[in-house]
Amino acid sequence: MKLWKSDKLKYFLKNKSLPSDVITRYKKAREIIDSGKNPFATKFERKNTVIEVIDLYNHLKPGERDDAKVSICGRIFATREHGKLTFIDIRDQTGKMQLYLDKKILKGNYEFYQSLDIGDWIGAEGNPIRTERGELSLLANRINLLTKSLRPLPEKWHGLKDKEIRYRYRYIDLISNPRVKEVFTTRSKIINLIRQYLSSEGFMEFETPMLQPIPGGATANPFKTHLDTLDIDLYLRIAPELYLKRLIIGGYEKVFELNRNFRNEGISYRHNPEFTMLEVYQAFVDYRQMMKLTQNLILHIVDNLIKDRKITYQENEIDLNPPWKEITVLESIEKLTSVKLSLGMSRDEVVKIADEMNVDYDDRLGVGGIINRIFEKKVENKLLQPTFILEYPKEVSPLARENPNNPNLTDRFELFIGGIEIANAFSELTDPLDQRVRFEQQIYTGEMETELDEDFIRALEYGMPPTGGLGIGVDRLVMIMTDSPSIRDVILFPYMKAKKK
RNA sequence: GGGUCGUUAGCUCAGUUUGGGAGAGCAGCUGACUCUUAAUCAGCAGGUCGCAGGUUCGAGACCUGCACGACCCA
Repeated sequence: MKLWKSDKLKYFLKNKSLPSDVITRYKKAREIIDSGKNPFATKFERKNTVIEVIDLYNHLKPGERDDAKVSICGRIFATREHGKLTFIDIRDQTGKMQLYLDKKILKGNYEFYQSLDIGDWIGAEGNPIRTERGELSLLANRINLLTKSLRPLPEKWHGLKDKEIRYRYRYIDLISNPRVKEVFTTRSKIINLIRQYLSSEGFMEFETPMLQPIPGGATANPFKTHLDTLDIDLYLRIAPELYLKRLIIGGYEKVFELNRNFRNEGISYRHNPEFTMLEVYQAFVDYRQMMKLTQNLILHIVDNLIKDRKITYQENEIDLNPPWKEITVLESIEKLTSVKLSLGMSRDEVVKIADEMNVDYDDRLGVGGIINRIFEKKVENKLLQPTFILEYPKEVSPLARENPNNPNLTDRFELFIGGIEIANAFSELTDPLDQRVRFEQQIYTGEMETELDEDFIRALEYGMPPTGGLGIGVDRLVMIMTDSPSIRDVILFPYMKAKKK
């Protein structure tokens, strides 16, 4: 506390051009120190959470008081002074409780307690009481200031609306907007339910490299970084896929990884540079089994979380009751745009149709790639009800096994809900020679900018059993489950440009 | 990358139409009040109007550029 009594405080307050409210609070803290108290306490022996007090004493009738001593902690978020009475609302993680301060009871301490600010953390001890107006409260006989808050919180009624402040200073958002806290609580539960379900199905979770010499397992621009001690470039992973497959080759039969991927690409309502991905691999099964797993996993989450398989996403009713629709890429295009395409068409024919439909495409793309673009642009966001899309062109599926009946297709599906891609899965390609050619193709077309991953091919040469693989975009799943319009609403600290001073 | 909109007190927002005095509510400070809960009442204080330039006798407002954000498009 010496610091607070030194000139440091004076200089700080003078040179920082702080809002007047902040200066007032710094001075208050200083006065508290001068009076021999510590505005930054080390701990408080809490006997009860707010919800416990409510559960135990909710039976009290208006005006009735219990002699039991309870103590709770929390942050002050409203105060109402009323002469020789003061009402203080505090909140802990479990709920809110009103403190009832009576000058007759608190005597000399009343003024100090009354001077506490919105935002302060306190511990309070007293008796449960229901006020005459009917609110279960704590009739305080002692209050400890735990941490002095030196900045004012957003307005109590309108809350914090400015999205920039909400995302940049998420802690204020969490304090100010209860709904935001609910969303992230739900997110945490979803993560937990995913692990719980996969674990109960016999899957094991592993961590594979985030720093990779050759980024693979997806088509995306990687972030580049550098390992100083060896003076070599490394990449942040764009997917864990190639490493998890090595685990299958190594003899694990059911594996998964739930963690961050990094893609150096656009930022939008469904893209953040770092995002959370679930990848699952199971030996001896094909993509059909992955479909069942996907559906069961999502229903496990829904049934344990929302307990209603009919949900609303952005004003659209979505029915998650199985069976979920199955339709091929080409069928879905025909159904939703009335344009009939086939992989047997010439590139010129497909190009002409894409141009007519106003769909842009990279010149390096072939028939399959352009058809996929048409699907992405014209179909995806219309797939509101849970829908498995099947029969993806081989050209856009470099890690998926070729369909035995049609060499232009792969045994792959994607799941869409609410118009957003949630899952992507396929029967994994196990043929090392085929995999080599596919990688070469990707490098040749410029789709993949790094070298061929010889080490992965070598692993395949040792033999990977037939395997089903699945990826789920966890942030997007959380968006659907929490009716959030943007990925920024389900990522606690979404990427924001640094503000220039 | 393009388009549209936004940035005014700690927070939520007026003020921009038609250029001239920077405002309200909440929060803060002072005072009154023994059942309030968006408490109430009286008073006070709080501003680099995002930043930089320009037009003008005069700019929060008009013009240009930039920063950050939101939404849409790519």
